[in-house]
Amino acid sequence: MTAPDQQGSHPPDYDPRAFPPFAVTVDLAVFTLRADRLHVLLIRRGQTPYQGDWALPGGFVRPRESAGGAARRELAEETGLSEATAAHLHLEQLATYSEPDRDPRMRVVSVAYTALGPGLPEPRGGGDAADARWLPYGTQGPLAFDHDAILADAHRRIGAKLEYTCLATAFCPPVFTLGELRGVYEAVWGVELDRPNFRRKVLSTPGFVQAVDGPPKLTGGRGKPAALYRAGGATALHPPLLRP
Amino acid sequence: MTAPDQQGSHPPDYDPRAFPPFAVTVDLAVFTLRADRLHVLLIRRGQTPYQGDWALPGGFVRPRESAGGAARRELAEETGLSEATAAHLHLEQLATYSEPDRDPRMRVVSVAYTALGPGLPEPRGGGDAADARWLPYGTQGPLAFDHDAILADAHRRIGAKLEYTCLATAFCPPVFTLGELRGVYEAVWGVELDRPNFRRKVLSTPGFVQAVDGPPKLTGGRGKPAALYRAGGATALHPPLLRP
DNA sequence: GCAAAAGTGTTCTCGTTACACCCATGT
DNA sequence: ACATGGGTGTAACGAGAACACTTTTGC
Repeated sequence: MTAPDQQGSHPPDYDPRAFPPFAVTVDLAVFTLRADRLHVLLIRRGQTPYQGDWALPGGFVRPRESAGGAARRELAEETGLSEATAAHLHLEQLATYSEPDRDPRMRVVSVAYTALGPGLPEPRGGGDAADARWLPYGTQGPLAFDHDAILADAHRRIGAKLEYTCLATAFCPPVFTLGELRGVYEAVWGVELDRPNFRRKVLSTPGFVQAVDGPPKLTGGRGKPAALYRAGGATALHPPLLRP
Repeated sequence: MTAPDQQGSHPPDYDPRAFPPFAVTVDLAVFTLRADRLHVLLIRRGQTPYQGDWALPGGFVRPRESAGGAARRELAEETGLSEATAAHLHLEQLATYSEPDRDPRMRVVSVAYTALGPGLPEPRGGGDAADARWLPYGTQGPLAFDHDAILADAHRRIGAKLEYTCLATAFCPPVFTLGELRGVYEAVWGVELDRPNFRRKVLSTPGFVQAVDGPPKLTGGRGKPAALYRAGGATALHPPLLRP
């Protein structure tokens, strides 16, 4: 139940002091692809505890705001992206972290979110962070609080969802090539995929991608120009695209 | 970050009144199999709001307790099971629900958990609930608060995890037959599976189940006695066991 | 004997894999 | 010319689906 009635008896008019108060925050694991590598957005802490350490961006949930709303707001604030751009990023709830001593100052329960976007710009230190930067995933040292565990959970979740959902398109711009889409899988999974087979698999899954009608082509550097696609309407992959 | 430093400036010694206080609760979607049907544990509310309506069991997270700890404690209290029995139930975090008005009385953020167990006994109204009962999943009317959404999310999550994890064994007693295991899939998915193919699939997945050495056999009613198995060490299914 | 559930075998089909090969572009 | 990446073709393999059939129990 929600706000259960303690010990089965209390006055019908609720007393707000009868429950233990918590601070509720959101933490963001924001991923993007830069130069074919998976990057994470991290900020450097300006205050104790963990002063000078890297941490995930995040912030308090406001009194009249849902956790998801707070996550989207912080996403815009701390990445320095326009509200419009941040509104397009894929955002999904990861898990909630609530160990009593995860923050030495006070009791904080944090709802972690994962955000994905294509080639996001360098963050401008918009929020309270002393420094904000994209770091290649795996190169970051130990993070503040329990953020190492959160980040590892986020990466695991993304890798798993690539298998059985269309999540990969969230890493791509509105129009993309199959090579870019394959690059998402390769960067997140850290493996190489067979190009012809990947192509067939994607095209044979109804609704995964949708060919852009006017068949203009484009080059990623050199090589044959590639056909362009847009994300399809599907959300799940049946059958899944399993990791090698 | 965790407990971020608001607007980048405040005294180093933290003021606990500087953050908006929330109540944090856990809600439990507890599933079991009774007579080959999926059942959910529901309680009838004794107080307003939603007095007399069915709701998910749950309760407050205590000041020095993690959400997972609170979930396990409430599981034991509200199901009337012994602490030892409740400790064996599979418990995993589902998601966190935080819409500002989900509880009309106050601001409550609830971390929802899913619990699974084999043929659990009839609940004894151990906690604060006016009534607690197993209801066949799908037969319950509208629940209090946002519990319909939580329950639907829990069912969807379980159905999905059956595909690519060994979760089904959590619905079975320590030793079980392949017929019982198949019954889990059929009850949760609401479909019939081909017995021979199911058997081959399960036995060919290393670590899913483990034959009980002394080959005693047992009957589920009438029919040929079935071989017994125990849950294996594996946690993931590669390749997955996809829904028809 | 009959119903019911366990267990074995077989065939067909479809998806995946591992290649070889051609195409179009930049340097 | 050659390197690079896009795109097509194909044969072999393996997992899953569908279904027939035998075995062992209770009634």
